[in-house]
Amino acid sequence: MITLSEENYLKCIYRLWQDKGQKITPTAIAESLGNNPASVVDMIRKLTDKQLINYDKKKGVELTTQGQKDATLIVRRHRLWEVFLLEKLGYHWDEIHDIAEELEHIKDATLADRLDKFLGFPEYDPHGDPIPKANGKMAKRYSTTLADVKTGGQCRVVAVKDTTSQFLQYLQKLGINIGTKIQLIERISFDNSLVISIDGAEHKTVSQKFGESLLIDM
Amino acid sequence: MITLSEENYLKCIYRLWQDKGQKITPTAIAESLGNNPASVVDMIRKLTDKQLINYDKKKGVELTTQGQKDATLIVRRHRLWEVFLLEKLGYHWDEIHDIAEELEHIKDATLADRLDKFLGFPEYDPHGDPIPKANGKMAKRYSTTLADVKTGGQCRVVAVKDTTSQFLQYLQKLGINIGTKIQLIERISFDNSLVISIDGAEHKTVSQKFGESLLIDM
DNA sequence: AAATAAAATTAGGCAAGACTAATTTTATTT
DNA sequence: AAATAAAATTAGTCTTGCCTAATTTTATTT
Ligand SMILES: [Mn+2]
Ligand SMILES: [Mn+2]
Ligand SMILES: [Mn+2]
Ligand SMILES: [Mn+2]
Repeated sequence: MITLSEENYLKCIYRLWQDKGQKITPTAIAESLGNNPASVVDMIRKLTDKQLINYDKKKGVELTTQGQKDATLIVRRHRLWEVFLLEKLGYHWDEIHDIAEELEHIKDATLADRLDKFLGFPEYDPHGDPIPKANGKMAKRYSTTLADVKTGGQCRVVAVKDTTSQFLQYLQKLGINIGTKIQLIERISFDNSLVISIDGAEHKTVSQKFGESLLIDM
Repeated sequence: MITLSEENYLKCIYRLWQDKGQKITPTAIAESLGNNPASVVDMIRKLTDKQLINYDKKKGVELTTQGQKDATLIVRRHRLWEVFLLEKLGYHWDEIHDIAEELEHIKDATLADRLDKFLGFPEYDPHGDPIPKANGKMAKRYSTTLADVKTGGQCRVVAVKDTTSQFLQYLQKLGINIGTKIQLIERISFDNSLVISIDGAEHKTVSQKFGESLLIDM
């Protein structure tokens, strides 16, 4: 049996792996979860014993085939619950992440599949992240951010990389949603701030960090 | 903050209180949860410190006003989730209890109320137990069992007192659901077995324990 | 009332999952 | 290459929630 904490670590490792494709270190995991590196080292031992990860000083942490499967299923449950909370219960997109963070740990052989069917087999969650299918496959993940757009370029928001309520509420305030069209008017060379036009409206300036948190399709 | 274990104890105490109205002892709690009495004594201390229960050698365990409120909310969540699992996800009534046992611990200020609304404010859960309203009030709880019916009497199943899948699957096999009409043909004085007719069909014999597990309305 | 049985409690222990502080290893500068 | 900084690891501690075994208290028989 895999515990709640183990599941959270697994999901975290999975995300780091997808996000960066880089070496996954204890420090990176600790930072991402807000835990102490010493605790991470403990958990690395546990997950290694359970054959869900491999750890090598040189290569860092890697998911085993089983670890990948388990992680994918947790992500599937998380994103399906997010769709449920938004579409069926009427939550806003900045409220659902934390609740899904708990719901994702409910274990039942058929729950995810039933929920998937009930929701009409959605491809993406409310933040634009692809929902893994029962077989582990999933739709395209976008990786280009608003910060990658060249000056003058036009793009469409397809996902958010940051799901904190601070960021999502800021987007709300700016009138940005999945699907919103944005034009990059100017890049301020001093600090890479971005001057943008949202749905053709008047110009607004946002930070580089902001730009790197919005995934777009050109 | 109240932990998952504390919530389970609280709900257990609440059920014992409703079921019997009798003195609630550490042994009774231990039995009901399948835990050791020593563990129960530990938890009694914790819940007392948090002012959710009072414990007196003479009177046994009693819920404080806050304890009652908390317990009622947990029960509310449990029963609402059961309705969801059955009606929206298509589970059978013998599969939902264990999943709801986990879902009931998801904490969010508005979740229960949103779920309630989404489900159309159901009065009873799939086992015939009344669902506490947001204000703590709830519909009538039935207390007469099939074992209380007098010979020759006709009654209607309104709830099950036992929600184990063994019992529920047995009911399924016998064709008994909430709403099913049962006539008590004969009571075997040797062991209080009951000869019954289900929806007017041929006679079947069931045990006293069975009779005491079915709540009915005359 | 004594003897016995049952229930409650205490004492001590264990595993999970976190922490801090100290140490060791590895990487980066100078 | 040595010095320094950063990262990883170890050692030891804490809380929660459970356990077993021993003891004490309470209830039931004889
Ligand atoms: Mn989680
Ligand atoms: Mn999401
Ligand atoms: Mn529970
Ligand atoms: Mn129920």
